[in-house]
Amino acid sequence: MQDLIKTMKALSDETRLRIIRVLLERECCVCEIMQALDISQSRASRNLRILKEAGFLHAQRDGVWIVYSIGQQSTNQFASSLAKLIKEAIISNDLLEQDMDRLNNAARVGPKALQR
Amino acid sequence: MQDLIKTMKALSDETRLRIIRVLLERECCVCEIMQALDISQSRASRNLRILKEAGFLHAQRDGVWIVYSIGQQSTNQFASSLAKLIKEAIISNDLLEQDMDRLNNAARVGPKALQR
DNA sequence: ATAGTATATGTAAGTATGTACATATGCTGT
DNA sequence: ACAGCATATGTACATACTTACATATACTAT
Repeated sequence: MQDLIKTMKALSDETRLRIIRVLLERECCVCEIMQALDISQSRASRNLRILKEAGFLHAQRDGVWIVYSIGQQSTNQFASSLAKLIKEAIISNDLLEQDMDRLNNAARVGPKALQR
Repeated sequence: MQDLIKTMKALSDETRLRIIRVLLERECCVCEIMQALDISQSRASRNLRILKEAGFLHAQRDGVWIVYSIGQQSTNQFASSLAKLIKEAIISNDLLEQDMDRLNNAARVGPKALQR
């Protein structure tokens, strides 16, 4: 019961739905999520954690970066069915379009380099 | 986007998941929900409202009572797909078993009569 | 080993959410 | 029309969420 609630809560937030939309496009490291959504590093990190603990995301280190992806192995059954539903239910809007634009210009450049 | 968030939030609460579980068993008026979950009248009413506004429930007057039901007409497409997923994802536990027991003993008796 | 960087997290503040109590609303049935 | 009851809602309060800022952690690459 509590697991189910945790799963639904994970999808009850705009920031996290935006992250899911972006990750449906392609896998990203934390700094790419920061750039795509134009949000702070701690905000990106915390929300990725929540989605991961709910079983939606998979995290894998690649050199200096930790790459998050969706819908691969390691996601639980319910979460993956839910992810499919969400994919169809998310209607594109201005905010999501902007996220996609910024995602296209995003690169694996960390917060340190970005602040210059 | 906001509609989607509202829908997910509606399912992010234990009381409301219990209500859904009960209504999957049979339709109920507010006072029967009160009895099944052993909760206050205002709590039952408010949570039913949230589920209804999210598109999960249908309300219909029957004499003095307002009967809530799930999965009939008037629920939106996404909500009904989601309701099916939830039905499979809800694992029975002590709390839900108690709800079912109380539901079996519940009758269409309003708060006024119950408090005696 | 160490310096440097990406990512995670402690803390505090603002905001939203859930509930109880009391009261209002609206329908029914006479 | 009115009395009575089921249901809805205003208000206040306690709890939980989300975020920014600052700092800690952990891994890499030399």
